Amino acid sequence: MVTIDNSVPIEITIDDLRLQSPRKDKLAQIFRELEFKSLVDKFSEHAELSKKDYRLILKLEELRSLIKTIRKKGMVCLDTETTSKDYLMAELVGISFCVEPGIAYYLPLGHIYNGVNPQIDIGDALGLLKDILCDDRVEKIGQNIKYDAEVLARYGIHLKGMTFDTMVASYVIDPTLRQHNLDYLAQHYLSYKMLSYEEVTGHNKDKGLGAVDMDKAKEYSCEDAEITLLLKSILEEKLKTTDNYTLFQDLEMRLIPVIMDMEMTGIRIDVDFFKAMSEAFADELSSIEGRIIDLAGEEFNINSPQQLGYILFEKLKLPWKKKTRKKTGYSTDVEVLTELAVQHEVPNLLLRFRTISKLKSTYLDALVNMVNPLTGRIHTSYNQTVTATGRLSSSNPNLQNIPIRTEEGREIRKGFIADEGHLLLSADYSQIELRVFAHYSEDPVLLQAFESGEDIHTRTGAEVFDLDPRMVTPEMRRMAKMINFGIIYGMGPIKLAKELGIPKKVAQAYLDNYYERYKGVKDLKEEILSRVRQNGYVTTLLKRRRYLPNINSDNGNLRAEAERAAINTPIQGTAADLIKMAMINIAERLRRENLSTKMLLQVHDELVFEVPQEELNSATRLIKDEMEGVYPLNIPLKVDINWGNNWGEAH
DNA sequence: AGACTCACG
DNA sequence: ACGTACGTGAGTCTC
Repeated sequence: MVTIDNSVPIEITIDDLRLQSPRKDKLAQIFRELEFKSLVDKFSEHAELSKKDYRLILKLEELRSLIKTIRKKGMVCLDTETTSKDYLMAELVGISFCVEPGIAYYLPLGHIYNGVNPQIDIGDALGLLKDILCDDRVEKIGQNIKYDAEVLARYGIHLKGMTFDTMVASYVIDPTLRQHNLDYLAQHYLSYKMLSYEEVTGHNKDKGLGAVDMDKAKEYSCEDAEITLLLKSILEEKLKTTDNYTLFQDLEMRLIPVIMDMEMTGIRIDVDFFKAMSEAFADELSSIEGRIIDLAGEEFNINSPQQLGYILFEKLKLPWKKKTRKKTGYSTDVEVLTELAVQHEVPNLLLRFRTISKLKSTYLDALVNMVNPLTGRIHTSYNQTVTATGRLSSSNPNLQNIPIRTEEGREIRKGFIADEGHLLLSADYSQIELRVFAHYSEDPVLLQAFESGEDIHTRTGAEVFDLDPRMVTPEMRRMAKMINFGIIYGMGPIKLAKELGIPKKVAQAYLDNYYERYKGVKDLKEEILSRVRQNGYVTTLLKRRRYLPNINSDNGNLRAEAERAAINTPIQGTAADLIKMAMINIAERLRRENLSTKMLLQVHDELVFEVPQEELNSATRLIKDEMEGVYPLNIPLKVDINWGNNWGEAH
């Protein structure tokens, strides 16, 4: 039942709406959320927010007194206001502080408008604040505190004692919550609607908070700090009830400064190399384009899937294989084009065009534009609160999807270079997900294969095709590799048949063979599924949770999706737990042993370092030991290390 | 803003 | 009848 306003309740059952299954499930979910929300609205209390004793700090004396209060409390919730969301460009506009609900302080530092009150000089203010900000005995609480710490670091303030990030806490409690931003969390956990940025800045939106009257900015900023503090106590309790406090405190919070250093260090690229490669690609693209348009007999935009569909399937009358996902047109993806390439030259040229065009625009041109003028390096952002499984993600630019699978793509990695006197070192976990899988399954054949250092795909080939490992051909190994990954992802016989180009029945036989030989795998899958059906969530090695509300859905498709995610998440998520732990330990040891080696990148199962040449031996040993020994499992973890002058050579 | 395509683990 | 393997981010086109 859904009630709108306080008027007559309208009773609608979902079945009245005659919707298709997937939509029906989605709607059911929205209905559940609405009902839940109205309950929260009814019962939640937020009396403390009505006090709103927010004070401006304009005099040195006031700041000194605030600092005393903070030191006495040993804790402060803070929020910086800046001119940009990008920490590399952001300039400080002000900082708000809150040590107890109801009272907060706003320290304006960069407000510029006609008739502005005199503010404390930013150098003087930071000089005084350093005492508490750089002291880890004073706990710092914040929402996405990595950002504040990065901005402050650019002002020479190295924030210490970051113990509670509400965004990260929310993510640990439920990684698939819609959003983890402050507005959403305030609404979700406190039923409180925050002042919006637009409301505060009004028509000055583009000029930023610095152009806003500081009394108004105070209301906005202090509210952020206060709400964050209120959220902290709620989230702290939740972390304990979900048995996730250790994961939060000892892993995710300790990872923040590590990630921060990686982002701020950045990685050097060879701009001239990228520019030259881009020009070569531009030439090739225009030549391919000319030939395609010649063969098509008319001008059209090759980058438009719509126009391309018309040319291929209506003008040239090539047989179309499938429609696009939303059925808005013909699919022209790589799978379709590869099939068509045997009977016509245009699809063949298109494949080449697509590859080159992708590499040029997404990597070569984009990366050159993202070199920071001050550092001369590329600085990515690692997001710690995005993925459903516990992995990091990388953006602006994404450095976790730099090409490697094709020859031209691999070339791009040569443009990521080490600084003078340094080498790039790459350390990657070998087969980490399969090893984690072996660990959980305790399957004797899998355990033995990893214990003895056998090639795991060859071993699987030997099992599935019932041969001596020495008789497994490269083709068989390729198929076995596909099966191994397919198992982790929950692939069915239809997809396997398609991928391997074999009849469905044969694919089914391979899978049957697999489960027959690896008994532990079948048991593990069943155990995971029975647990998730009961609990509604799956967990990783470090107790990270992922809820799967569709696991008992009436809709078969949604249920199957949830089941595959349930199988995959403990594997992918445990691998993520392990590498995060290793990152913390490596950073700690590099510092303790006074090495200048810098961790630069994380690519899910790989870490990239910039190593002074003379540290190569000690760094290699340290990194390998920490990664392989991060957490004893039922199988050994193996790390491959390579180095060179660039990322291409380090692979 | 959504759709399509494609880069990675 | 149709789709059918997990997890991401970005460039481009289209509306």
